[in-house]
Amino acid sequence: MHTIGTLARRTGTKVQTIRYYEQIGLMPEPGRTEGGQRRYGDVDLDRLAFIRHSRQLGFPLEAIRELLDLSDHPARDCGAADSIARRQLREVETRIARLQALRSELERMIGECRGGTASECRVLEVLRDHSECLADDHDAID
Amino acid sequence: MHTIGTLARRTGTKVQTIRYYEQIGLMPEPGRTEGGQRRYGDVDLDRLAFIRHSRQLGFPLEAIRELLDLSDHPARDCGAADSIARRQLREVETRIARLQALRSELERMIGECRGGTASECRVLEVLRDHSECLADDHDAID
DNA sequence: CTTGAACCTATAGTTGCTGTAGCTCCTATC
DNA sequence: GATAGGAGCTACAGCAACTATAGGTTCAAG
Ligand SMILES: [Zn+2]
Ligand SMILES: [Zn+2]
Ligand SMILES: [Zn+2]
Ligand SMILES: [Zn+2]
Repeated sequence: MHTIGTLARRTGTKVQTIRYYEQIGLMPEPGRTEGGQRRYGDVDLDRLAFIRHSRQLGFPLEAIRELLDLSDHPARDCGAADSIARRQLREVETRIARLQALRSELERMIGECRGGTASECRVLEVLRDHSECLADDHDAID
Repeated sequence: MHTIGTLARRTGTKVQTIRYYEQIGLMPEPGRTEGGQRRYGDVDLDRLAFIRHSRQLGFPLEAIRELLDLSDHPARDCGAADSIARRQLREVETRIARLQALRSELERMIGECRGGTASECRVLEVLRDHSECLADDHDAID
């Protein structure tokens, strides 16, 4: 039996985060001591580790919910798991592409600035006027 | 004189977002009609465009606040603007590196799965056990 | 003068936590 | 058995940067 603090330490999670996962139904309601403190089993530890590892790979909680559900039903087809992972990969790829575009714009505007006053600053000029950019769009924010 | 809707349309911003910027002091309180509706001038349009463009380049609102302040004081030294931009560039580079690491892990786990049941799924196995990963850490989440 | 699109305020919800206040409990030491 | 203090408890506020909704008012065209 583990306390919530032990689970936290063993998985690198904050205690409040574990309670939050319980609140949103990602972690089960564990047993309690007479005094009302949570006590977890090894199954819970594994589940939390699964959640945390999935988060580290960038999966949103809703995706993790589905992945846990599949993991809880070993006889089901894994197609759903794979498609969630592929969706996540596409998401990551999109974000990389967008960030790479931002990186070049930032590099360029920083590289062009020769210092001096704010009125001469290329950084500020570019921010004022998107037509100074090479990209014709930097669509989605974040 | 422009309505809030015109500003929104011309800068690709939601009306509520403009009011939000006013609330947090990024946009000034504009004049109002007799009936209480906001009316903006061209200066306001430029300012909003500056904010939006900066957001598209990923600058957080607090950084934009400083950039606007510099832009409002043309005689100041532009060093601060440049260092904000360099900080943003470093941030973007960090995120790219992290996402590239995630991309390889995702590609690998997807590539290894041969289908079948959830119990045989490599995707789920990797999520259950980080030692299946090549990276020994995927530290920061998001 | 009427209609309806656009405006107004205020508040709650989003995602995934994190921090705080003000308690109570558990356990080690004496 | 008493006590101290680390760990646990609930409940709620806050973060970033919006977005959405409800329920009302104003503006401008016809
Ligand atoms: Zn400069
Ligand atoms: Zn641009
Ligand atoms: Zn699979
Ligand atoms: Zn891993």
